[in-house]
Amino acid sequence: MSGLPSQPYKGAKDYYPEDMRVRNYIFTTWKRVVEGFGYEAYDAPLLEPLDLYTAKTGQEIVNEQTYQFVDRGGRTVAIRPEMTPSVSRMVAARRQELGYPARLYSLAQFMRYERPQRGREREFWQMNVDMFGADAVTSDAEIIIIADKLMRAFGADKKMYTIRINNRKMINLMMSEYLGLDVVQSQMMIKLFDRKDKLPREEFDEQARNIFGDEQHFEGMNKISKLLQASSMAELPRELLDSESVREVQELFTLLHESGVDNAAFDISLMRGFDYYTGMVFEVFDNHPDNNRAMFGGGRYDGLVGLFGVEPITTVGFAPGLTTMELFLEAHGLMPQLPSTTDVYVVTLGDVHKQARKLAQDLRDEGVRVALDSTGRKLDKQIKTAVKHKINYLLFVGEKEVDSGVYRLKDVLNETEQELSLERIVTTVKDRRRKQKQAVTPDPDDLGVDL
RNA sequence: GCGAACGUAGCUCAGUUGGUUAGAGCGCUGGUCUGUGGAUCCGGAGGUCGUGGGUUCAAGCCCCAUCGUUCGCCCCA
Repeated sequence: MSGLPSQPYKGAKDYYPEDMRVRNYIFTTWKRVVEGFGYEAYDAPLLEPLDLYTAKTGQEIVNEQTYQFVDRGGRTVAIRPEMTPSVSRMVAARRQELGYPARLYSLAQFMRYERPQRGREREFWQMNVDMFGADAVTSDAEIIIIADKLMRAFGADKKMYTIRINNRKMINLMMSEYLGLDVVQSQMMIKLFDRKDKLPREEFDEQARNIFGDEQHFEGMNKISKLLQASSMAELPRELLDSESVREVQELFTLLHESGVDNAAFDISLMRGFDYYTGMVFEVFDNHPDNNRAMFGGGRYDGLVGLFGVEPITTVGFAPGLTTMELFLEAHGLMPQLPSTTDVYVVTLGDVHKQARKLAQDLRDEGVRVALDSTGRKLDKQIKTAVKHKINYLLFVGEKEVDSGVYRLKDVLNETEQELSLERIVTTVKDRRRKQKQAVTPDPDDLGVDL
C-alpha cells in the first residue's frame, strides 16, 4: 500500500452526494429565480487566452492569481478566474444578432490561485447574471431586484441581509466637482473610502488630509464629513442633489421601493472593483453577527464589450457564489433537510428477488426513482442503508406482498406506514415529491416577481 | 505574499512535568433477533499520533522543516 493522499487539491472540494444535494438545491433555486425574469442559460470554455484577462484588469492580479500554462501549441492560456470577460467576448462576437436587451446567466466553476479562507476557495462556483444592451436605470433596478429575490427565495427575511448601493458616476462627480480633486487624487480617495470601515477614524482623517494637500485640506475635510454622514440620498449636500447622476440614484431607490425591496441602503463608502465599474454598484451584506460580510455584488460595467473592438454595449450584472450562499443559509438556519433523489428503497424479505426486481422496474416505468436492495442482507442492514442515503420511502417486499400485490410503504421521516397497490405507491410517492419540491423551493408565484 | 493557531481511529475529541502494549463516544463490522431490528444486548476490526528530520536512555508531548486546515492582513477581476 503506497498510500496516495485521498484529500482533494488545496482549496478545492469534493462533492459527495450530501454536498451535491446542497449545491443542487442552491443552483436550482437560483435558476428558477433568474429564469423567472427571462434570463437564459449560456456557458463558455473553461480555458481562455490569458490576454483576455490582462486586457481587462491589472496585470498583477492576473499574474498572481490565475492558473495559467502554455498549451501544446504554444498558446498561453488560463483557467477562467471569472466569467465576465468570457461573456463579454461572446456578446461582442454576436453583437448583431443577440437582440437587446439580452438577458444571460451561467452556472459555472472558476479557479483562482489564492490563499484559501472561510468562504473563499481556489475552485469555486458562481452564478453570473448579466443584462446587455440596456442602460436605463430600470435595468439597474432589475438586477438589484433579482438579487433581492434570490435571497427571498431561500426564505431569508429582510433583517438577515442588507443591500448597499452606490454609483461610480456619482462618486466621480463628488470627487471632482464637489471635493475638487484631480484624477490621481480621486483614485486615492476612492481607495481610501473603500477602506473606511477597516481604518481607525484618526488614520482615515490623516490619509484624507494627505490626499488634499496643505492648502485645501480644511475645507475638504469638512466636505468629506458631510458626505460620510449622509445615510440616505436626501442627506447629501445640497450642491450635489441637483446633478443628473444623483437624480439617477434617487430614481433607482424609488424603483426598488416600488418593487418591495425595502432593505436597500445608500452607502457612499461602497466602491467595489473600482477598475471597471462605470455606474451603479451594489453589494449584498450578511447581517448575521457570525458571518458579517459582503456576500456578493455587482454593478454596471459599460466598457467591457467595447474592448473587443466593437461598438460598446452597456452591461449590468452580478455574481453570487455557492460557498457564501451556503454559509449564509447555515448561519441563519435556512438550510432545509434535503432528501435523496431516490424516492423508494426496496427492502426484500426472503427469497423474492426476481419479483422485487420486476416491481422495481414497473415503478421506474411509472417515473418513480427506485433503488433495489439486492444484497439479501438482514432487514436492519437494508433499512439502515436507506436511512443513511436519506431516501424518503421504504418498500417492503416479501412473499406475502408478492402473492397479494399489496405492499407496505413506509415513510421514513414520519415513520408512518401504508399498505398500497403499485398504482397507489406511484401516486403517493409523486404527490410527496411535488409537495417536497414546493416546500424546498417555493413557487415562483410566491416570490412577488414583477417589474 | 505577511502574521497566528491547529493537525491523535471514518467522524468528534481525551491523552498528566517526556516514561510500559495510545483511549472514549458515535460510526463500521459479526452475532443476537427472523416481517419494521432505524432498537437492545454481546463480540470484532480499525491508529507507524499529518509527513520528514533532530534532541533524549525514552517523543503523541520538546526543537526544525514541510504539507494540510482554520483565523486575521493583502487581495477579492
